[in-house]
Amino acid sequence: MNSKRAIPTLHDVATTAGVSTATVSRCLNFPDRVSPRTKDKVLAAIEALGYSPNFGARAMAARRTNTIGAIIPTMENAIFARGLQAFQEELRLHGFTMLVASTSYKPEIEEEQIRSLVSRGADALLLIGHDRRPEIYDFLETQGVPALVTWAFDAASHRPSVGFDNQRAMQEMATEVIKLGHKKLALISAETANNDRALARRTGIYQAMEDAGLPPHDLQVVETSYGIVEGANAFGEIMGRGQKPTAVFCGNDVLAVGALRRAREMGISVPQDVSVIGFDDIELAQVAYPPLTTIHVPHREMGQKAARALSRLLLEGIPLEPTLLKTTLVYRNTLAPINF
Amino acid sequence: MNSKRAIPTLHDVATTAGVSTATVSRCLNFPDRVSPRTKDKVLAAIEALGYSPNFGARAMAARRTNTIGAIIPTMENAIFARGLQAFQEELRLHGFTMLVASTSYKPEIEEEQIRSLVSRGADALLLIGHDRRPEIYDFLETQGVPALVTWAFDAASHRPSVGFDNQRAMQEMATEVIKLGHKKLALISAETANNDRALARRTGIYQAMEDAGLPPHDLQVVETSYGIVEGANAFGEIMGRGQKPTAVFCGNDVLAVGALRRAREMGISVPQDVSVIGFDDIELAQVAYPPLTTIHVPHREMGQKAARALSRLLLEGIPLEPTLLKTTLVYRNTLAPINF
DNA sequence: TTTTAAAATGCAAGCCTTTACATTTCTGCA
DNA sequence: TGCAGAAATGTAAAGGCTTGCATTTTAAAA
Repeated sequence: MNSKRAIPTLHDVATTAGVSTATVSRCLNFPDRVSPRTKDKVLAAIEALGYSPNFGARAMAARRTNTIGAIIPTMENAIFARGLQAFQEELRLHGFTMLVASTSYKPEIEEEQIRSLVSRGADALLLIGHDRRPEIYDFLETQGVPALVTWAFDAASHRPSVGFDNQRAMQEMATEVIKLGHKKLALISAETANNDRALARRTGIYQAMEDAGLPPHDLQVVETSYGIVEGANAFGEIMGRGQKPTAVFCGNDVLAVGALRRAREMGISVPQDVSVIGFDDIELAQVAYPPLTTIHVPHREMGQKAARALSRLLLEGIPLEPTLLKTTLVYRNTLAPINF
Repeated sequence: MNSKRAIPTLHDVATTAGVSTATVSRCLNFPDRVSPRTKDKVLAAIEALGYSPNFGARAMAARRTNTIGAIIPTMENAIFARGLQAFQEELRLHGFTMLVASTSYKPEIEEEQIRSLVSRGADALLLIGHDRRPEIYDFLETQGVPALVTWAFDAASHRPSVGFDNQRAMQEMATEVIKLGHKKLALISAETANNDRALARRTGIYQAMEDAGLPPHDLQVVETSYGIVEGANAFGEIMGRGQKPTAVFCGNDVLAVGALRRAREMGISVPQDVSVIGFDDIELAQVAYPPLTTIHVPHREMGQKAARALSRLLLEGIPLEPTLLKTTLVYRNTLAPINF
């Protein structure tokens, strides 16, 4: 049977082309070090045999893979898509390939994915947020795999990161919201348990409240997992309680869109009856109705800078440097001053 | 330096545990074939050393990777996310890992990704749609990598697929739309050049028109790449022309949401002034305002069945079988009968 | 106990590529 | 034409793991 024919190897190509395996290898990796005539022969043989290099063997012999792993919480919504896209594009410019894995926001799965990507020979890793067991960082060190944290920035941490200040971003927004007269607030947050970003965002609101002299219990907090439906339910819960807030912060745009939807279903107008504020400024925020007031995160810039930092480290040995990016407040149509 | 210490290998583990490498290997791959006492020693050694198996070496020695590659057009929006998520979950149940790659709808990039995944040792591949050069199928055959096509179903093709009938789905919807009195139609389509699904969807509309005695030129077609902004622009273009349609079909929900947005900006009410119809029924469709009338595709079922088929093939040698899934029409608020 | 089969373990070959080093072939110049 | 040095090519080892087969240990049966 045709299908029983063995898969062609470098050796087969060499034999067919009448050269040594070393030459074929060089032909693939350093085309300039090979005479044009030889190159033609080799390429012809490769074509004829349908040869494809064995990545595993290659990785083992070369002791690197030109692959960088990215581990994100989820691919289900667009939150990480844009940044990752930019990351990948930039990586490609430097000759690296990206491998993605997702964790569903579960630390165990993240660990598993980290091991898996390391196992697969990732030359470096991109991780979201700082929060994880120290053993993991130890493991990465043992394995000699550098990791860059993104989507967060913590001046206190000695781990390098390319990100933004989640707390400050939220604090700025909260300060503005309070200035507009809002005193009763709510937050639909992601679970803060293993999520330093969610925690920082919440802290940002508390900080703004404190600065404005508002007592902390004027902020109702509901934690939920990310998702439109989850956002809707959380919003319903908040608005069904006794003390109704006039402004609802959301841990991200996806939750906010869910909130908007439920508001519509409940006959609550936004922003007349209640203001809704998102976080991230993904495409969804513009499409939402009404268009969502949110905090813009420079996703593309973040991905690009992360990729650049990692390439430089791997290619030129330039150490990773902490990089702080700026977020901006985007006013669209879901935030209004309070009516007296 | 700590970081200079060599990465631990199977051999190191064996030495530390005082057994042979074969035993360590078995400990990892067939825990049952090893005595409990030995297993404990080995696991302790692994833990102590921070050992992680080298995937490349493993793949080379075992001649399989338990990895299945999935190549999708884009990760930027949710179109493929749901199906892929289900695919991955099901795969995991059978002990396989998924590797994703995206192509930006470019055939060259798709080829590159196919080669890359094959190179990386994917035991099988999941591909979207049938349309690609025969050389690629030849290559896959040479390499002994089975491929399953999804998101499309073509009874005429001898390539196995798990998907739905794009043409028939769109035709059903178009028939309904025409029944509601719509005669002047438009379609915002993806580029049909390398996209059999987009082509089939368009054909479906033409077919419905023909059945209803409508001339083909009553359908205005605009091709564009997928994206909210692109959808908005296409809609603007269509509504800016002389002959305004009363119903606008969209190649997918993302384009439809873009259309909805532009309609709002142009002061055109949906569905009073014009009906808008999506395709896919992703979460976005429910969140859109007004909620989008669209065609529901059983994404999760598709992903799950594809995974199951591939696992069965790889694990038990059961050949892939063509599987046709059903789509359904979802009536929400963007389709209305024509006003006389 | 001894015997025998089963279970556990070890040995060593083989998987495919890269690369340091050795060797051969060119090239240009005296 | 001969030679030095550069360019091209070849040789062979190494890289980490799995697995068929051989050997040892263990458990069960006699």
